[in-house]
Amino acid sequence: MGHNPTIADVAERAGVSKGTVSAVLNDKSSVSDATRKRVRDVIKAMNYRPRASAQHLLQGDGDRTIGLVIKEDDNPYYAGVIAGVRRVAGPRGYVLLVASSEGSSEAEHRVVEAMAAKDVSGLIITPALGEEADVTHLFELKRRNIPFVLLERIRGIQSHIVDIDNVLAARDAVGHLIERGHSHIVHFAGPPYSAHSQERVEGVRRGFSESSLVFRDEFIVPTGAHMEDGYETGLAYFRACGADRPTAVTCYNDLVAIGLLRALRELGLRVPDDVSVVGCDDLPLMDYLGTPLTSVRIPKEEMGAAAAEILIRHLEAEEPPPLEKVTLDAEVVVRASTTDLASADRAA
Amino acid sequence: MGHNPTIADVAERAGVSKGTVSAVLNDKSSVSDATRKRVRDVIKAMNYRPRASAQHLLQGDGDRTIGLVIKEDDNPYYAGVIAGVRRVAGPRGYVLLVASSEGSSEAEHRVVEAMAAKDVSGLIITPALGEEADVTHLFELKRRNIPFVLLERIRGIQSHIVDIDNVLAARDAVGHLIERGHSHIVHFAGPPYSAHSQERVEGVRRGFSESSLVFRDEFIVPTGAHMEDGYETGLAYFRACGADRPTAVTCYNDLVAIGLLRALRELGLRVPDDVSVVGCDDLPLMDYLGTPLTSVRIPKEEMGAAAAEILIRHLEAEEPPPLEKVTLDAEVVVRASTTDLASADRAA
DNA sequence: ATGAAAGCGCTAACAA
DNA sequence: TTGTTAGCGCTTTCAT
Repeated sequence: MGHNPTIADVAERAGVSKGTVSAVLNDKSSVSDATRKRVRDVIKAMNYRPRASAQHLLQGDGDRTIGLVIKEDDNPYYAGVIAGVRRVAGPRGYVLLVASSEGSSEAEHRVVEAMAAKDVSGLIITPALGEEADVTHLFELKRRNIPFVLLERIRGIQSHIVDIDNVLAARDAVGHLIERGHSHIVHFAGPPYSAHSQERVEGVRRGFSESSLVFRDEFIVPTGAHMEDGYETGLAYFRACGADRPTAVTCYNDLVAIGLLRALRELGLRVPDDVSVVGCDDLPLMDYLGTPLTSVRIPKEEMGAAAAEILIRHLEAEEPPPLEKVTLDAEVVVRASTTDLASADRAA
Repeated sequence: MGHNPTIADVAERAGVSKGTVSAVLNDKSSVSDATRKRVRDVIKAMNYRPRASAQHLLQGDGDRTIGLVIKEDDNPYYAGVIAGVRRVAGPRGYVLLVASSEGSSEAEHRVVEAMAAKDVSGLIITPALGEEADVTHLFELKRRNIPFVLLERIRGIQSHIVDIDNVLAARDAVGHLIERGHSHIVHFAGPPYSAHSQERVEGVRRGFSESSLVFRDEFIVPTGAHMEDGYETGLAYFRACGADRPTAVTCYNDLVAIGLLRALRELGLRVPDDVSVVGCDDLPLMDYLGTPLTSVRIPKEEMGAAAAEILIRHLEAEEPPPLEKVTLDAEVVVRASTTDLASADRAA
């Protein structure tokens, strides 16, 4: 048969009424053992499964759910954000559902639609930057009056936003290096699907322009967001650059930095003696590495928490509250992977 | 007012019929601009939001969703499992929704209920071991005929299962050490909410019993599943043990091992010279550490993929297929964190 | 362009 | 114990 069996199909086949089947389904005591068994058998035989969406339509209120859309399952960065969301959403009785777009705008579209179809109360989204800037699903959410908070600024869409100042973050990273006497600095840039990535590149530019150093396009090395990316790009780059080797690298994120660290190690270059490395995100892991990594601290938990606060406030408001824009600050956390070139010279 | 506004409320307030409101909602062209505007205004004013569950009840078929319940958001182990699930579920048109129980049986209950209420097609669950062995939600799933696959064996419940042989895994880890001449080995054990944890302890026992060494209860050191746990326990343990220091530690998982590594580093103990360390899971990260970590490879992706295969097969079968039990193998991956005691002696 | 009515799959209230 | 009826919030004919 074509479609899935309904309660009516079961009722008919079992020779009882829909009401009786429903009673069986809900374990009511008012059904005779004989009927119950018969109905159960039919249910099993037909592989019948009640549609939760039709059951009572109970969800209307009893069901608080927040959908969170991230971009990479394997980046501990999101674990931080998730923890923040959970910290505020949990106590308020919201269940958290997470889905990843893996950086694909199209996948994001599907995932958001699915969550909307599932009737989540609201969404928190880290939007992927599509070539085609496909944000139709976001407009769809607005049309359907499903509240959402964005975790990255995206043009052409009005919404709640919680973001950090990536330009400043990257500028500070570069600034930190320049202060310590570095003049040959390159940036291992993130993936194109990330607004953060682009903003951080801009921040690097800014860092240069605020110093006496002159920026050159080659300082930006396209890399990615994963350890592998940092590793492979690192290997290739430092093999190729020969004598004209940079004294420092700022990375799109910590994962890339970890990859780069490995590449440098394998190439026999020492960190920070030969090359200083600074990451971004400040993952908990950073303190655990052999040479703890200097990184720009992104307030991941705070971001998640703030987003959840705003979303829930919106959800529970009688009328739609005004749009909120929150920008959190990043800050360089100095560890062992960056050295002061001046004092190093002095020492030598 | 008490309950959420319905389409009828909107219709009434706007002085039109439900049908018209519905038309506006769905952007039909058959509505006059004037009416449309009026309806839209009322919708906004009432903060009305259509219930997706009632809209067409369309989900019935068009909506393929797999819910995955994990136990720790911040453990890259699950990233592997997720990748495996996604690899097979994605191409088949299933959207993946992930939720974490954070090791709490009660939270797992809530999360599973929520997913069931959302009408996910099926579930893959890493069950938390509750004190009270609360598996009522799993029975609930069976009653409602919602297929699921377990990623950890759990007693008292019949279901599809994909698991690994943890006893063997831990035994091999210990065996590896014993082969290399270690005789004082301890195990940093995992959290009580994990069956894997208990099985691995059992495996350690087994490793001893298969050698000439005699096992003692103190060899099992309760630790946890996170880096912090490994770090703190490591610090405390190695500070306390004085001269009677173990030459090797097997860890519940890689995260714990990473924490332990840090502790040893801070205590001035060298790995593997002073202490050999072996982890478990074989996270991608292991290759990136300063001293790459010997670990027991758990086939994470394969587990996820196998679970997804079984689940989807069940979902798409006309009648319920027989229960499947898959057990995958683990295998020690030797890296730099374990040394051969015999040859070390020789060298000395 | 709009309204009235039927129907989606289910539960609940009431008879029988 | 069971069947019948109404109704949940929405969409979709079909008149008008």
